[in-house]
Amino acid sequence: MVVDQVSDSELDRLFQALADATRRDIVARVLTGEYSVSGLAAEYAMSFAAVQKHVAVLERASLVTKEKRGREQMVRIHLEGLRRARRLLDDYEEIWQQRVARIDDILAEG
Amino acid sequence: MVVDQVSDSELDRLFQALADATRRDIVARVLTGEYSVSGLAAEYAMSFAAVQKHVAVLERASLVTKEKRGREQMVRIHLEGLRRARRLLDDYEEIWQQRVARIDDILAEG
DNA sequence: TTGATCTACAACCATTTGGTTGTAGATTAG
DNA sequence: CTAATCTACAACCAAATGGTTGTAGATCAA
Repeated sequence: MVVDQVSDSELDRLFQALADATRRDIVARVLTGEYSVSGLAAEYAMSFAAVQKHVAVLERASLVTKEKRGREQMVRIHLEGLRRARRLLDDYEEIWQQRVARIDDILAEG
Repeated sequence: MVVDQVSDSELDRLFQALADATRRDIVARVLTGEYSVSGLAAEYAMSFAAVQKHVAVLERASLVTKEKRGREQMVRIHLEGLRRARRLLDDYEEIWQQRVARIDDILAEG
């Protein structure tokens, strides 16, 4: 079946992390701008602690990293995770294409 | 921020569905072969009902469809969902590339 | 018809998830 | 030094998740 370069639990954490609109929004923000955890927290109608948890989920999924700067914790993108998730979906689509091609071949033969 | 062609809850369900190794395996199987729900259930060390639930999750996420054939329920891939998830990650990477390009420009100017 | 197979779905349970509040430690500003 | 800011983390809670067993309805095979 190949498809899996990466461990199951790693992908679990990755897709799990992306399965929340707030977290996807954090990823989108961090992709373009520079944000501290409290900077992010200011953007959402939830507590600082809640946002802190979301960032922690993204961190465990290797989608972001944190870097201490003074008393702030800057949140930066960690593209690796994004690429891994995308790669799996690419693989899926490739498998699909191959299957379609194979069926075409069979039809051409018959 | 653009990024979202699709509703938040739709993406929630999509990534949520992909955040489980059994369900990813079901997707991979269904991409290449033909499986009924019980055919899938035979592949995993869990109850039929559990697999049934996994298929239901994939169905709600528009990753598979079911088609009744006799007393069996055939599970087929529904590529739409896969493509949607991939598209979002593509958009993310594009945003990242644009940001890198912009920084390069600034450095070139300075 | 009868029995086996496949499915649907409810009820239940333990764990995880996404939120809260509260407390305490660093760091910065005045 | 003192006060404000930013973070970390614990404790708690309701709801969702991933599993189970059990029951019942269709469909097929003999």
